[in-house]
Amino acid sequence: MGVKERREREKSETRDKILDAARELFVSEGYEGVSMRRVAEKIEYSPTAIYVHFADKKELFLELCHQDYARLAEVFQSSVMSTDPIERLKQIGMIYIDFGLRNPNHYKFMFMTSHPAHEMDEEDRETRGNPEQDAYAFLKRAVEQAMDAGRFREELRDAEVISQTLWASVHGVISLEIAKGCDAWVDWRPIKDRVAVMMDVTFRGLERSPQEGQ
Amino acid sequence: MGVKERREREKSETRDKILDAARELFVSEGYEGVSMRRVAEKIEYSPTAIYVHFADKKELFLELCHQDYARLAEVFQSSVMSTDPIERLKQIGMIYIDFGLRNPNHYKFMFMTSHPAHEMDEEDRETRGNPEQDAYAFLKRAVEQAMDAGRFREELRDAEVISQTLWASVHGVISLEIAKGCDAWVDWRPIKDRVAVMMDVTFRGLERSPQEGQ
DNA sequence: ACACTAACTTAACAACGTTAAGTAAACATT
DNA sequence: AATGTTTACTTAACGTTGTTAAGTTAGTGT
Repeated sequence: MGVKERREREKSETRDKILDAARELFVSEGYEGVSMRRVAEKIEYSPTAIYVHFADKKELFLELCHQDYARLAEVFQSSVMSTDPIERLKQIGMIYIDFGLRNPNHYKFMFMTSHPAHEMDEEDRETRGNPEQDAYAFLKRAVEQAMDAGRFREELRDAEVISQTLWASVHGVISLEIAKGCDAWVDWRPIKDRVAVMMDVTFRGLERSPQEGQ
Repeated sequence: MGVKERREREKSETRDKILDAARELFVSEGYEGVSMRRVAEKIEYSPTAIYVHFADKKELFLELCHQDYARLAEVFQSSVMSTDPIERLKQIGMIYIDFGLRNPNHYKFMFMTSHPAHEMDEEDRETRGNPEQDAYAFLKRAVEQAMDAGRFREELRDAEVISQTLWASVHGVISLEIAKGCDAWVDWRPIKDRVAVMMDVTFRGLERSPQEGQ
């Protein structure tokens, strides 16, 4: 038949146009700053045309962030080169920080806002836990490798809680910077310094000290 | 004269009524969930009456958070009892975490959202840096005490960057919990555990180890 | 030739933050 | 005592928002 396929392709093309327009606005204006009407205007469609492709505003921007989340995992995959497991974790941390500081609006929407009642579809179930598509899973695997290599203190036996602590460390620095970095109330040290100290402190707190045998 | 004073008192009474109504709604619905009209309805005034007392929605809720920020400093002041500087810091951390988890909507608005262009008025300038009213200043003073007592590693010489790192640690755990704690994507460990590990890791990373002389 | 599907438009709804204009009562001034 | 001024508040309205209901219109299947 082929005609059905063409129609589907055409539909997903306008879907992509919507996503691209939304992304561009979103990057500079953030979620609250972008209206459905402006997205529509940008691609010269009527505002309601978007609702053919996405249930509502949230779903549209959630799709955007879903893409970024997968891209982050890809960057992990392709950039984390070191064979030393602790070095790998540090690289993951730095890439994550770089992502957050470069894409503050995406970061805000992805990790600083709740999106309740987003039940998982089939695609999600495939993605989840897969280190190639799921950035958290990538982190967790690296934590497990470091743990297997006996690099963490003995008491720290749960890869999940270590991953979540590492995540919280970098997230703490980034999200404070994004939300309050321009606030003159606090005499902020340069973000680079805060990142460096946080990384140093966290890994010192996690790692088995050299003299302890494994 | 006295009449001027009475009028001022009356005005600040309705101002407080507005603040109380706003607080109650805000606690359960969050910033985006509360409208000026609902606040007005609650105190049986017209929506525009609020604008006599506050410039806009943001200023109203900023005032609310300003109150909470001062209250947090008071709780620090009255509850942090330990004489050991590291213990004091740990207590500060726990109180802060408790505050965030108990008041997620206030926490979101205070520390997970930007409020740009809020220039400081006279009252702000009094408050800032005063440990009795400024929670960050309280933290920083405790950090300085621990530093003076030689409790941190030698390399860590800047009280500001240590304060900011400590803040980021607890903020990381709390804000991830608030934003993503209900997200089934991650197999979250109990928040109590995550807090405990974060505190443990951070202080281990910061403290001078016992055998090192001061 | 005719019915159907589905992507898209037009028009409209209710709710939002906010402003302009008016009211009415308390106060100050002559 | 009469007049003007201040001020806390109301009514009405504006422009914008996300979203829905009701068309329209073109291409497809029969």
